[in-house]
Amino acid sequence: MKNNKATIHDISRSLGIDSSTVSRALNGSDRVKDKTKELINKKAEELGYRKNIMARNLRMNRTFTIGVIVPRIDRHFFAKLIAGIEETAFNLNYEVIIAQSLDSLEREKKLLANMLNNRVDGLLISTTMETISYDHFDAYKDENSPIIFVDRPNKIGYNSNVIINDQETSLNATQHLIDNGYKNIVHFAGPQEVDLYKLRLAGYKAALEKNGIEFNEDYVIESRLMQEDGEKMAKQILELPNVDAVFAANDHAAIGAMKRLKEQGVKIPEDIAFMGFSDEPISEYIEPGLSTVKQPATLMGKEATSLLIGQIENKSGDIVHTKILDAELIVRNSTKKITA
Amino acid sequence: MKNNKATIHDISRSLGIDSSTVSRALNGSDRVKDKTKELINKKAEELGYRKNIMARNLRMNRTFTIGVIVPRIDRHFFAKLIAGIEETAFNLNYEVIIAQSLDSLEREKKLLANMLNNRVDGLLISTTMETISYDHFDAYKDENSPIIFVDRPNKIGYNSNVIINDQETSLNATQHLIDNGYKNIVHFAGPQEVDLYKLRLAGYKAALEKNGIEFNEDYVIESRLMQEDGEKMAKQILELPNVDAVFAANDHAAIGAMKRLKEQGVKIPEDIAFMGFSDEPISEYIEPGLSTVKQPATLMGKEATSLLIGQIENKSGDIVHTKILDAELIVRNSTKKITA
DNA sequence: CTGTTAGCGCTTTCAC
DNA sequence: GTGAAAGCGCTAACAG
Repeated sequence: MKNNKATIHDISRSLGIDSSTVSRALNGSDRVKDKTKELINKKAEELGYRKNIMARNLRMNRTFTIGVIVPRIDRHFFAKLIAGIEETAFNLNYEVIIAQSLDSLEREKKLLANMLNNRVDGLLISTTMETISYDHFDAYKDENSPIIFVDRPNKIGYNSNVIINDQETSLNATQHLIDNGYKNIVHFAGPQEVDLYKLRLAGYKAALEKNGIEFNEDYVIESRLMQEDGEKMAKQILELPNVDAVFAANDHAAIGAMKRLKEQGVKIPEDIAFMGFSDEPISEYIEPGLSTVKQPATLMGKEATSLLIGQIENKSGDIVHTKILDAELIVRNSTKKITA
Repeated sequence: MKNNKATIHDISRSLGIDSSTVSRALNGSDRVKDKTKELINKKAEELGYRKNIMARNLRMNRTFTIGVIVPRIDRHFFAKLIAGIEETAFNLNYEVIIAQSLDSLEREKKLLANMLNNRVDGLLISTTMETISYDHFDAYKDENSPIIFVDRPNKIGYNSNVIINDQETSLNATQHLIDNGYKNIVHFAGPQEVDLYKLRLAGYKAALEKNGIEFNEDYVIESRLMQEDGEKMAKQILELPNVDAVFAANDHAAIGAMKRLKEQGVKIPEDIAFMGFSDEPISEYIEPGLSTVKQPATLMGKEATSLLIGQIENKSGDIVHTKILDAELIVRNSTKKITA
């Protein structure tokens, strides 16, 4: 049991060199003679010295740690996102501490306070769907700790966003259906309080307009994006006349709807073409007829992280910056693979 | 810009109460008069005081943080595992810092050093498949920081393991095939350097023996668990006479094999029954004929975390402890759902 | 119940 | 190129 208590002072003492010099040497300062450095490094190794990060943190008032808050770690999109975050953070020598809000606003607030307490150098967050107001982020204005909203953007003034181009992507996806001869396209919409679902609806509308197809309000079915919602939606579709395609803003409900339709003997995709935003890999398998719009989750994580660390490390100037990435349109039963 | 610099000394000064008392009050010590506490708490709020965790960490020589190292965060099993870890850690007021080894031993070593440097109070790790020797964990012997191996157990003396009962589970799974009339069962084995795959093979053998079925070496096909391996395996199966079922130690190769077999016009599951360990949800969809053995990933995360924090918080006595959880046998095309 | 005192291990002026 | 000295903000004996 070495107890691993070697400090710079132990090195200092056993070498007769002041601890400040030891500190400098260990940090690679060029204000220390190479010979001395060598000596110090050797002794450090010999004593099994390991820098006490806690002391450094306190002294430097930084943690070299970024915080990440997502609704659920085990949702595929977020797992991918976090994988990207970790990779970039690792490369830039940052640690990442993660937490999940479980889609609860109350918990999000608590986690936010935790992160502040833990003095993370910056924060990446994907807010819950319950998060409509942003008062709880106000505390951040008083910190000099940057914050970036990923996937779920917002417009409070002091933060950055990393998102995909929802509207254009939706337009392209809908256009793809139209190009393939579909005209009566139902849109499975998400909750319209959430910006991104508003944009996806807007993209859908824009595509119709562009192609001279009349917009029909009845063809927009809004839901809370649960698989269970899909059942209801399936029923609604079957009651609508002439529906030949569906464009879904999210795959959860779409999967539910497809299951249900299948049970009712409606053949997919022969009868109805599906196209949807999709993060879970299962949707690629459950129904080959579902073409998908895929968010580049890992890339988003990487981009967000390097943006964040950039902001951390040069804390001057204008912080606000929104990064918009392209989503990928993956078309089934075809070799086409279009980038929006 | 409040700059948020309030310390206990600010509270102390503006109240004429010593900072040690302030500290005690803020920590809810019962050695402070309620009246004083109230005063202090009010003032703290007023000043926007937030405890400086870095100072506490340095002073207490603890971080209330656990480290997690997994091969890949975005592999479904690990995402689930981490979700469980985070939940329990949150409940017990610990932070969790994560890192992924990307299945590289070299990187695992680096991460391990990082974690030590960051003075995590304990560590949860699922080692890479390359991790055959455990020398790099030796540094831990000198710490008083517990370490728990999850899913990938090992036998070094100073650590705990949280695993499933691989052998018994494999026995049950194979038994299920036998019960359904299958006799010529191929085993897709994992790399036999890895303990758990050895155990799964052993379980398979045990089931055969128990049922008086002769073990046939040719029926064991070992692979590195890549989907690409599946192709090769598919070919091998087709060359074997009389194969009527497959029991796979891991779904990656199994999925590859099934795809391949399908392409060759071999109907599944009509012709060959599949059963496999499976962590990815896609396997539930890609082929309904694949019955699966499912590891309780989230539960494993929870159990491992509370075990770890237990060890952290009462650092005396015997640390070593192995927790064995039950896996679930999920049988397709049937309502049966057996717990191993 | 409250105050005094010391110090965790590092970084960082400021001298020389 | 190196040393002296101070201090980050907290907790924890120890006293009283």
